[in-house]
Amino acid sequence: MTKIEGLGDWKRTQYCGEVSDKEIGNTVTLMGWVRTSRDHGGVIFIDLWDKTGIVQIVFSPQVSAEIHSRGASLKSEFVIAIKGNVRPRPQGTENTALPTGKIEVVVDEMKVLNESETPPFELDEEQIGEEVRLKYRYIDLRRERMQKNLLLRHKATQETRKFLTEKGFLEIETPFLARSTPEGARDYLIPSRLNPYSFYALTQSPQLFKQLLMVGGADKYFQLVRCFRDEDLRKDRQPEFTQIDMEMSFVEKEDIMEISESLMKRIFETAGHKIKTPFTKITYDEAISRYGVDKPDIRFGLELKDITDIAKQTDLKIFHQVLEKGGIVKAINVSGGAETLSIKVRNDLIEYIKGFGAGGLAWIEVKADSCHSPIVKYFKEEQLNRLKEVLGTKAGDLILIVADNKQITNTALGSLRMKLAEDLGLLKDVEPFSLVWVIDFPLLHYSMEENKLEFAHHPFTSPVEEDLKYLDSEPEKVKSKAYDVVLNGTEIASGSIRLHNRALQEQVFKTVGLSKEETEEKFGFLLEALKYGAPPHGGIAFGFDRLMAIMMGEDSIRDVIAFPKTQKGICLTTKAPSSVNEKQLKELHIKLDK
RNA sequence: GGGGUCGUAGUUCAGCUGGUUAGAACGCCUGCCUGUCACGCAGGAGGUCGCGAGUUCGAGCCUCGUCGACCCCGCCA
Repeated sequence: MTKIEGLGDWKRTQYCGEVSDKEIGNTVTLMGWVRTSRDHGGVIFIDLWDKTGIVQIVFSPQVSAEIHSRGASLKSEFVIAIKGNVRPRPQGTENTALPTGKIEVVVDEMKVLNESETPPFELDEEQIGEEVRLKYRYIDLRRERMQKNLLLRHKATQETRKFLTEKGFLEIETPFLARSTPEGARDYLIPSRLNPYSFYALTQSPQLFKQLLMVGGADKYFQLVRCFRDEDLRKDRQPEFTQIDMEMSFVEKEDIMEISESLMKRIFETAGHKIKTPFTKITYDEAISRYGVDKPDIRFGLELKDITDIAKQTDLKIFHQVLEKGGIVKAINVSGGAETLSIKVRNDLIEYIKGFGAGGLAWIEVKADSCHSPIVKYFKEEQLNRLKEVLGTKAGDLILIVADNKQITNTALGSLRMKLAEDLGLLKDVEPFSLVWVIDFPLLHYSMEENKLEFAHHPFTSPVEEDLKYLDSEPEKVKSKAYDVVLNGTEIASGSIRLHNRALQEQVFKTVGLSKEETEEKFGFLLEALKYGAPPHGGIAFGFDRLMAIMMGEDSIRDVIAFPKTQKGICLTTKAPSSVNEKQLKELHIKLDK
């Protein structure tokens, strides 16, 4: 049995990764974890690890037989403290791969502070299944990748606080336990013990509170804040996630954009990355038209082209069926695709596209002086020529065509575009980080399922003044003062100039069919606040986890969160959520329906 | 709510057309080794093939169900 000892009067003199040749000759006290040991029978080398790195410590029989044999008994991830002498490594045994590779520490005394079971996975192994990693997250966190991610995340949060403070922002906390509001995502509900049959909702975002702070004269607010949404999860969506939330008074959207760009610049600098500012701006309409999505990755081509006019003139029945229902036909041109995309791959793409509700995907191979495709016989020479012209094809290209209603066509082809970029390696030689503003969003959009108008952004977004005249007649034509930041095809921020005029806010509510009574019941407190000197204001919120993940080259936000949840919302480390006992339920007046 | 991929030793994986005793690497254990840093050498232990049914003379492999992880659609103002 290993004897476990207390620290006693031992004090750490420096971190493992900080021992350098400046300390040669000094006695140091180090503490950390046993990473790997190399036992040569005589001399024993151990890599001692802490968050700063690794230093080689040496157990030599020349010091004493006792310390040598105690060194031999150490196992992986034991926690130890050592006192020893720093000396240069013998000539020829330096390790240039290690920052501390010029020196080593000869152990004179050691305390074993704690033992460890053999870890369930190797800490220097890259490819470990996520399930095991999350179950033993505290061990996973000792690995270099997670250490790096957490450190960078820390630096980014600190830089954010520093930067916004310099700019005159106040960090103000807002409640998590809040009122459930009808719009938006599903709420996480918290029963109130003191108020039987009533529930709080965990905030989906501090949206309303930050607006109230503006009415309260805060002028410039920010918060690194947790948000909660009870929706299905993805690799970039966790039930609780972090936003950099900001709001400013007496500003227009250009002011928000400018401060956002500066903030992004500073954050990327913490990771040693330079980004281009100002960001490229693209309107919502243009994004949909050229990329099919409102979060375009503009680092590569493969742009969507509307070929509805050409399709109209062909004899292809499917096209005409789609057109009669008011649909559209769009296409992309895959350079060299006739060769690189086999028939089998094309069939896979068809399956992929069907996942978005599209009926199918047609293809046309472009040859030097002809076109090859099952549907080419329905095209006249002139139509094929126009098609080639619109898409800018050359011999060996492959045209991919989707015909469906506007939304499905754009979404399907836009997603296909991203998939092809990935599959064909189009993202290899592009700039690593491309930030884009998407602007001029519509204020409202029509929901087919709900059969009514809905808010495209959120209910407090200000319409563009010039479009107010359409609010009653053609509400879908009204543009809003909303803006998104898109990073490499992922939405990382969203914001808007808000409505601060009560009458206009009420008019907007009316447009989506909310009655005065309903709005009073649901948002009465905000409408009330707008009565009392609400300044013009606007803001933005950055999805901090997404930003961090992309900046660190991680595929999932789970890898930039210390304790993330699985796709079913389970914490594998703590086994939350769990059942609770009868007493707890009774206090909350809850009966389970099981 | 729906579609898909995966689940075999502690870990990462292989396991052919259903056929003898389920393999490899790393890790782990024992021994040897005084300059390694992916130390080396010799030996060894380690398996509910996620779980449950079914088909079959026989199932890691086929079928159905179920559980879990992941990816996607819907959803996420």
